Amino acid sequence: MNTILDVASQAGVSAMTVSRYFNQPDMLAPATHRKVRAAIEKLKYVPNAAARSLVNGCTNAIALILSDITNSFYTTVARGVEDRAQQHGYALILGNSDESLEKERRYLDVLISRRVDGVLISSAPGNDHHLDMLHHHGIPVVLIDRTVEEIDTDAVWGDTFTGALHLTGHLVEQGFRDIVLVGGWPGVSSLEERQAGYLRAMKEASLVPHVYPGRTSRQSGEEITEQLFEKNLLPQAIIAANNHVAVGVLVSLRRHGLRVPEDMAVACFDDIEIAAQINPFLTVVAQPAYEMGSLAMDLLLERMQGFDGPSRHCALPTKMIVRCSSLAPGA
Amino acid sequence: MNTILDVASQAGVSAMTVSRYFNQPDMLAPATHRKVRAAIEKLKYVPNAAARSLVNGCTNAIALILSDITNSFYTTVARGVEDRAQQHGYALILGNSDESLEKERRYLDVLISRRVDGVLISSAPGNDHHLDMLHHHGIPVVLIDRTVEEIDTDAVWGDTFTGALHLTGHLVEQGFRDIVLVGGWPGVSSLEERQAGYLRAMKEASLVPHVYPGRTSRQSGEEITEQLFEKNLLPQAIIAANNHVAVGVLVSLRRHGLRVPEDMAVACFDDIEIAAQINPFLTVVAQPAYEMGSLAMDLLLERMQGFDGPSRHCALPTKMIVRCSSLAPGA
DNA sequence: CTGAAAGCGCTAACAT
DNA sequence: ATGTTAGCGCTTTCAG
Repeated sequence: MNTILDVASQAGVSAMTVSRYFNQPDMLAPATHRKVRAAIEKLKYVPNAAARSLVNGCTNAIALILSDITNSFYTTVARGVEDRAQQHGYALILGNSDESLEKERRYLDVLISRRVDGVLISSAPGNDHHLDMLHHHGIPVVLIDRTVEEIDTDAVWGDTFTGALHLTGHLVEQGFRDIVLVGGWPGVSSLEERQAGYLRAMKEASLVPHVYPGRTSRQSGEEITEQLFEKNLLPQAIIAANNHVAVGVLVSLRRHGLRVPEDMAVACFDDIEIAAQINPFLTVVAQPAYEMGSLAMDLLLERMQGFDGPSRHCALPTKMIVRCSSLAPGA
Repeated sequence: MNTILDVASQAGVSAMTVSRYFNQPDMLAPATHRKVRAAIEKLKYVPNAAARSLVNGCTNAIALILSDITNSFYTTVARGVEDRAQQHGYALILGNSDESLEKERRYLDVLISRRVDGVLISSAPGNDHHLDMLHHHGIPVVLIDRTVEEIDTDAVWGDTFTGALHLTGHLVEQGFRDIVLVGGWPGVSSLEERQAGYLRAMKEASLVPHVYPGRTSRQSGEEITEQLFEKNLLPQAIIAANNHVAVGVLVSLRRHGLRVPEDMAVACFDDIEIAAQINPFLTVVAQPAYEMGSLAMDLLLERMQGFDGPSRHCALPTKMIVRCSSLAPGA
């Protein structure tokens, strides 16, 4: 592997001149520039980023930690982040934490070791103060989708509280009275907000709320719905805490031969765009996932460029998309 | 930011002893071990990976370049890669190339500069010989999903040729005679294979094939289908080159009021699992995406560990999943 | 078992 | 406009 010295001697100049070719090209005499250029091409030289970051203290790398890239919501967030990162010359390191604080902590350790310039994270429930480590090492952080108790830093999330208000209101309008919330996990701020919005709306409609907490997985949605069947607690409408939970609910309902929305109304948070394109069926509160990613990256960029103001909190507006699954049987 | 020297002086030992604490802990006397440990914790010291890689020549980072993480097929591939990478202590750098050779080339440059230990790539159509750069710099590469002409290296892909044979055969069995292939992009090996399988099956059935090439996007599928309407070339069955194309086809058909499969049969390559769970509708040839990712990572790991044998080519079996969209009207 | 010296590849700061 | 020196934080090598 060629080094800057190889290029220097090949071009008959000093290492500094080669370094300047990359960093301050205007400083070189045209003839020198050409000589260096020729040497670089001949040797196919590419500067070593590790050596560079060792001296200038930044790595031009950022990291995105989320629970599971496989959830289309996070996929889109990731795309928003990556596009912006790429535009600004940052490499993106990706990590799936699977809602495990333990895994998340291990990742953060690696990221600190790599001295990434910034971190975007949708943190697992609970607060270990493991995020403090980033702060201690001077690595800026932007929270995505979820805030974390006691952690005051930049954050971007979807205003699902309002979304929950609208969604619950919509179901009430459709004439449903027994509306339940499935999934929703204590400690995850975004889910707690959905729950709060649901509770508020139910109260305002003078209806009795029922929350069945669980993980945000398809499996969890399925299990909870199965239990509703077992315990004979089937409501008129189910709000799923996220898209995957909704899928589990639908799978369970289908297994029992219930039709949606004829026999049961269903709606959820987070759109599943591709499914909606194939068949506009599921009513959802959609979040602007791509914008969430790119905005979070923008906030991070500002921090990495030295912005030192108070932390910023951006609640992005959500959008309720009414499709078939939530309509009143008679509609 | 504390360095190894800070820890050393804090612990009253030399830097080498601290280094050994991390790299050859058994070599330290128990008492020394404890002293170092205390110093590290007190200072919250985390070794600098850049400095380390500068001397030992490896970064413990690998990269995954694919066209668009937003396609659920690639998302799942990425998850397979990341899980395996994580298990082996490698950080994963992610890049979306959007089928642009230019963007891909820029990424590779960055990766070479970062001296990643290996690259997994689903390369854009065309061969710039830009992949040669990786080889020149001694960075092992594993191709995912697509092979590249003239590039002889490890590769993992889905056997969609056989998949196309089966899928076309299935449609023929259902009684369709006018079956067309929509999408499929010259230069993308995986799509060429699908086309080859389709052509072979049509020939064997003594049917006349029709291929309408295009990009592998929803938009492309939509446009091509619109043209079929305009030119009055509507067939009895449409095979879409991938999942996104299929979505475009379905959108277009719906716009024109055609029902699937009553008025038109549709099938495609690559499953859309979440949509299938909501409503098992679309007949597909599914590829083992997660395994593709983890297997590719395994091959890469072997290379990074020094394996120097001839290049390995793994064609993973695909699975046809017959759902409603491809059934004969009378069925 | 522990330490000192040298160097990985690059650039900031100071010459010339 | 270009070169020299020193050092970024760590580990390899060789001594002790």
